[in-house]
Amino acid sequence: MFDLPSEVLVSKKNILEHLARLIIEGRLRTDEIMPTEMALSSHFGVSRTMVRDVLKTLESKGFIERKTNVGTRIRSIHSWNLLDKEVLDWSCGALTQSRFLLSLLELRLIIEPQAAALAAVRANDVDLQQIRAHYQQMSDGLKKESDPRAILDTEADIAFHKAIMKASGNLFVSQFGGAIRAALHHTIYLSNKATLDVFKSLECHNKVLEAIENRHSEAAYLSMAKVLNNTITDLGLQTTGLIMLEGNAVNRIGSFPEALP
Amino acid sequence: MFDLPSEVLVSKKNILEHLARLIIEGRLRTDEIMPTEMALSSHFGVSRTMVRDVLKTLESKGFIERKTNVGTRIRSIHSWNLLDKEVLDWSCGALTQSRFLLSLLELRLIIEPQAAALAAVRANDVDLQQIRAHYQQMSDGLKKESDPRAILDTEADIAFHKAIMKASGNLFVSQFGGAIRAALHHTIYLSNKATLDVFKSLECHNKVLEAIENRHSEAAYLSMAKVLNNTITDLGLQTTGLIMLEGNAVNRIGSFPEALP
DNA sequence: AAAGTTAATTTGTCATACAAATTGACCGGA
DNA sequence: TCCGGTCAATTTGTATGACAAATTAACTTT
Repeated sequence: MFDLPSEVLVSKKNILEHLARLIIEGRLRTDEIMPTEMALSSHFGVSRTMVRDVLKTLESKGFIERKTNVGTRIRSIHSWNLLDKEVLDWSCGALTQSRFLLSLLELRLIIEPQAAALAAVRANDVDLQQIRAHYQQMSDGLKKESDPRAILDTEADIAFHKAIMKASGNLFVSQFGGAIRAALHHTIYLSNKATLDVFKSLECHNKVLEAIENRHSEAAYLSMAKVLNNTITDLGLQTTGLIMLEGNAVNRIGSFPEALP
Repeated sequence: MFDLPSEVLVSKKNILEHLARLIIEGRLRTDEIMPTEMALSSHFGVSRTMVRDVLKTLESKGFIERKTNVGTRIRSIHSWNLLDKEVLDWSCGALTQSRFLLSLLELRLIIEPQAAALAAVRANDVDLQQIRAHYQQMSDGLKKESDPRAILDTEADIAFHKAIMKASGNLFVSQFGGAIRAALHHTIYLSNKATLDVFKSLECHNKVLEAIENRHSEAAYLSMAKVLNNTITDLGLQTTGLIMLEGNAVNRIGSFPEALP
């Protein structure tokens, strides 16, 4: 069970990733006790120092808890640092399960429209310049391709959203860059099947940009919400329960699968 | 500069906290290079192993970056894991600076009303039971004290808010428990000067509870926003730029100090 | 049966040595 | 003068072996 796939070489990064996946995929279950450091050391053929280093990283991600003479115990998902960039990367398998991805998109729907609204009020000239530059990059990448099945420049897209969060002037809001990156990458990954209308998407991004430049925070809020809702519907998903400003309408109550364990 | 205060004993925890504070308080500035592991080791009189352990923790918090033959470089505040529980604890000094606290309260204002709205839709019986239990604990603690200057049971308050976030059924929303704890503790800390009306606060909490129990998500959203706005105004602060549902009104644009560096 | 004692196990810390990577100085030549 | 490469020094990264500290579990004594 702890064996590394034979094709990967034994290195710190690989061991870390391997153990992380075992936990994320549930092959190591909550409250289970992992082998001792010595056992892992000899199993992987590396020093105990390195094993401890890996375990310390897993600990910092909230995956495990260590106690003298007890061992390293797997912690429940509620303790995991889900917003950590690496954790999200390792969770890509789980992200294909729509409930996980939906939770992530829901978080974006909570944060980003507000971030856009704040940016409309607080962005300084440099912020505006950067947001526009990233939009331009998205737009340019799309014009070159005459292919109707063209796709948006993911990195530019991510940078656009991150720049807005930065322009919100709220230090804590900026912490979600990693979440956005993961969500977008897996949206792209899944959008092979989905029929993403990239030109509509680009137009929505443009509206966000203009709203922020015009210091119109409500419009910024609304258009950002539209951008995200487009993504959600394009993936065939549906969010319910959030209170969103839509004109004066409200996104109402609906059914939802019950919470994860 | 790296000297520990003479009264504290040399231990891993103390060294970690000491270095963290040096960074947070800006005594170690961005891009500055810290002493080598060897130097720190001999300075504190501990082994290099322990120093490396501490540095690894600081690295996981986003405080530093390590490179071979370059040393450990201090990273900018934008890389810090501000939502980490310990990071927030260490930042208590900075929290008294109102801009930092305001950012934190602003984040709560973004997340928690939506969490309450979601909880109204998705909470199961166990969730409801726990939320009510924590409210009860807050209420009981207040009844015993006939002192008009009574204060709310902080732990119960925190537990109440965390329970709601858990009931939101969104894994990512639950990640903000640490943020709430820090914000509340420092609100309490500052509220010696502020004139907190605890009975009004309790009543607002009650409205949140009832709204969730009655599955009324808009009411849950609005009353949670009220709870937080009370705190903000009690502290003599003011938020601007967020788009909040207030009946049908909107919290409009206003001035705000420009973003942190 | 209960309380205290001892032994075993596991993580935590220490000391030392060497490996790997990066920098910067030095040197040679066009 | 500038460019390129080589080499040495520095700093973090990994390995090894030993012991400390803490906690559990078994055992002994009352």
